[in-house]
Amino acid sequence: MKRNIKLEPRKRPKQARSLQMKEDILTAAIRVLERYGAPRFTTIRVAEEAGISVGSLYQYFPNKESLLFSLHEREIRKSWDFVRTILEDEKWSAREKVRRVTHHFFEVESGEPPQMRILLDDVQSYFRETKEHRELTAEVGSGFREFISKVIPSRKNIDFSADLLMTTIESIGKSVAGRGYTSQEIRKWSTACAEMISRYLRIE
Amino acid sequence: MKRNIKLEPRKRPKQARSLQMKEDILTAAIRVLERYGAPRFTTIRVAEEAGISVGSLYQYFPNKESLLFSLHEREIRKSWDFVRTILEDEKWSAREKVRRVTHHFFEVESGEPPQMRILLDDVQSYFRETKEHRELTAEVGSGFREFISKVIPSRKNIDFSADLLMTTIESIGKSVAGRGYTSQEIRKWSTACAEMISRYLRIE
Amino acid sequence: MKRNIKLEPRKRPKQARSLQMKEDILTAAIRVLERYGAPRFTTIRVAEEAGISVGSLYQYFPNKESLLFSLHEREIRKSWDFVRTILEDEKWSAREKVRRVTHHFFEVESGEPPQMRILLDDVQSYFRETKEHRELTAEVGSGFREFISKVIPSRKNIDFSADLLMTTIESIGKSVAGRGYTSQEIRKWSTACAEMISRYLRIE
Amino acid sequence: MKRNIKLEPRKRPKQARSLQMKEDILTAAIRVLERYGAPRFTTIRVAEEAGISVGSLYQYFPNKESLLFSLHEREIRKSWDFVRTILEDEKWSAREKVRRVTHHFFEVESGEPPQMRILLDDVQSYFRETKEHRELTAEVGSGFREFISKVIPSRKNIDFSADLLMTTIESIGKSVAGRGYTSQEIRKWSTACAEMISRYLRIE
DNA sequence: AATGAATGAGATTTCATTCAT
DNA sequence: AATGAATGAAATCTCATTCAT
Repeated sequence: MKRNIKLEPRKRPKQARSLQMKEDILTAAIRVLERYGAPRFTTIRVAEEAGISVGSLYQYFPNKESLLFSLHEREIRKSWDFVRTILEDEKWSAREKVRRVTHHFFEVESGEPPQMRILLDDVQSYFRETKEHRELTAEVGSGFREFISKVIPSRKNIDFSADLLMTTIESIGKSVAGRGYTSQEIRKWSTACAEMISRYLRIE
Repeated sequence: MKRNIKLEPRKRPKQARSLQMKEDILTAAIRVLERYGAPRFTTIRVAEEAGISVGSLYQYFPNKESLLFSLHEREIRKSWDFVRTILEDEKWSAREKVRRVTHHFFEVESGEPPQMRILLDDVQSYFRETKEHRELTAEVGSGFREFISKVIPSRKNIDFSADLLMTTIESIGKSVAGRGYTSQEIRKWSTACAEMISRYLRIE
Repeated sequence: MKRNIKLEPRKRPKQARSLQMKEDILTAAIRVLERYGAPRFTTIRVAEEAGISVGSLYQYFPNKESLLFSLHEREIRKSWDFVRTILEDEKWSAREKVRRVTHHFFEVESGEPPQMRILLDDVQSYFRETKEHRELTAEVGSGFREFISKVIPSRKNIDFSADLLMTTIESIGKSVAGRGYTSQEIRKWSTACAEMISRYLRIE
Repeated sequence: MKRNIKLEPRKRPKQARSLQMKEDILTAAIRVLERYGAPRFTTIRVAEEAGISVGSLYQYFPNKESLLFSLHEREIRKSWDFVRTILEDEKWSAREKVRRVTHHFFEVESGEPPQMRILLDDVQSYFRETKEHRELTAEVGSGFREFISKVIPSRKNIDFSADLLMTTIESIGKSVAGRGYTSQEIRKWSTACAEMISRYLRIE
């Protein structure tokens, strides 16, 4: 007789379980956002959607802002993980990399519930000055700087160029995302945007 | 001696006072936004800041949304009035016009409380479909299209080019505005941005 | 040559003008009630409807309650004036008088905006104890008592019988009024009601 | 030994507590009505009177109207439950039943705060069209119709007769209730009223 | 650890009444 | 006398957060 055979570790370490719970809550948060919109994005609704009680939610996120912060962070990290794999992939030319990164960005932004940006902007001010946010930004920034430093000859202005590249892609992407374009139109915009910034930075 | 001869139409004091009051309230609203931030932007605080009672505020703006709408409209109209004078001025080359418009935009955006965007995005949905808003947008758009159609040879893609020009300036401007740059840094960004879009659209 | 012959007094006494104004305001009040319903029955709206300013309205009625009181009083008096002419008319039998009074009541109640009763009930408590209200009630009551004392032989119970007659007609009338009946149905109810009370009081 | 066998359904304590809370709130609502009158019947006051916070009140009744609706429903149901037991009881003659029902009605109405009617009329429009209200009305109506069909010979006009019976009792009862009579006077009125309607409908 | 009822400050909006013009 | 802008208390309802169970 088989007993006590568990395919999963008998005791998932607490931290791992906690992380999984956090993930689940964040996923629920996004669904709430999509379904109810920013003004009705309440902690109780997120808890319900995640299938837990508000009290429990507050064990994982000490307040609403920390939930929003994590949401924001996760979105950035997800995007950045993708961007990094593209930038590091040797298979494509630099220009092709820019094109692909841009396209990805435009698509992700368009896919997100448009309410997301409002909500996240809403809390940006709170965490723009946190250590964690700076670290995240720094990581993304240094990735772009490394990329830039490899593909353009000029030694100077690397920081500015990287920043311009990121900013252009991200901000135009966000702006276009809110317009309800078809995916064909989105592609047109992302192509133009990638072309524009590549030419300006002489990325070949 | 001439008496009672008025070259100007007799200003109906009531209407004038009412308009002035509306202006004052909008100005107060911006101050509240700067001082308290979007989540604490409440009608009572705006009234206090304007030195009137809530009741009075509601005589000029029937609800919070209409206040936000007017705020938004005023900002756009102010910017657009300036942009138009630049685009129509024969004194400058096309490229110089782009440079100036871009610079103006970056400065205005930087001057505004960064919370503004959040708040305004919040109500955009309400007035994206109003006649007034469509008229305003159309006016701005056609101004840019006219400019573009004069300065680039290609007959096709005028609409897209004009849209790209506006979007690039506006969205990068907004993004940069939130960063607390010095006016020198802002100038560097606006110059780069103007250059980038001008080259791409072959505006000379 | 006839001159200065005026059918109206040259100078309407102030009191008369004031009374006319009061009438106009009350008429406006009823229109507001019909148009906006009880919860949006506001002093400003009544003033607007009467074509005067709120300030002026407050010169004729020192507060909202006094306006409602007058409204109530006028309605009662109007009804009572009609009822009296019927009760005093020698042309009909007692039973016919009851029938006519009842029918009139049911029709008037049905004709009134149904909101009226709510509003008026709302202030009844305020003026149930005023001298004026008691006088009015007494006048109506004594009219009915006089009628009753003529038509029923029994000397005792005149007060109670008169009260029962009035109450039955009025309260059933009000209840039926709120049901949206056709005028045919109303007639059926008023006939039954008149018959019922007449038989009970042995009014022939 | 039998264990865990329960003859009664396990009462879900939550639901029971919730129902009790609703009852408590309704009782508090009536007290507020008595003490403050209709125009000062506010959600906060009801919550205070019930010894809870506004927030809690809104967990049990999603808005003021639903509170009023429940108040109304409870009163009707309470009355109707009593009326039914009388109408169904074989112990009394039909005429005695009418007498008792009438008397009960007059007493209940007199016991209620007179403001109740105002408040409830105020929201009647909202729930006159709800399923629950129609069901309740239908139940009461069919009870009376059944009673009438048993006690009067004539096959026709049963619906109208039942309606007249109910309306007379209810509306005269309400009217008399507001007058601050002693219980002796109330009895006199209810007796007269019962007699009047019984004779008219030939209920023996 | 988990639950979710309870809290109550705070947001928007209305409206009777006043009073400077 | 007439006006109507201004007032601000008060009403309804929401929601982040706590804490007894």
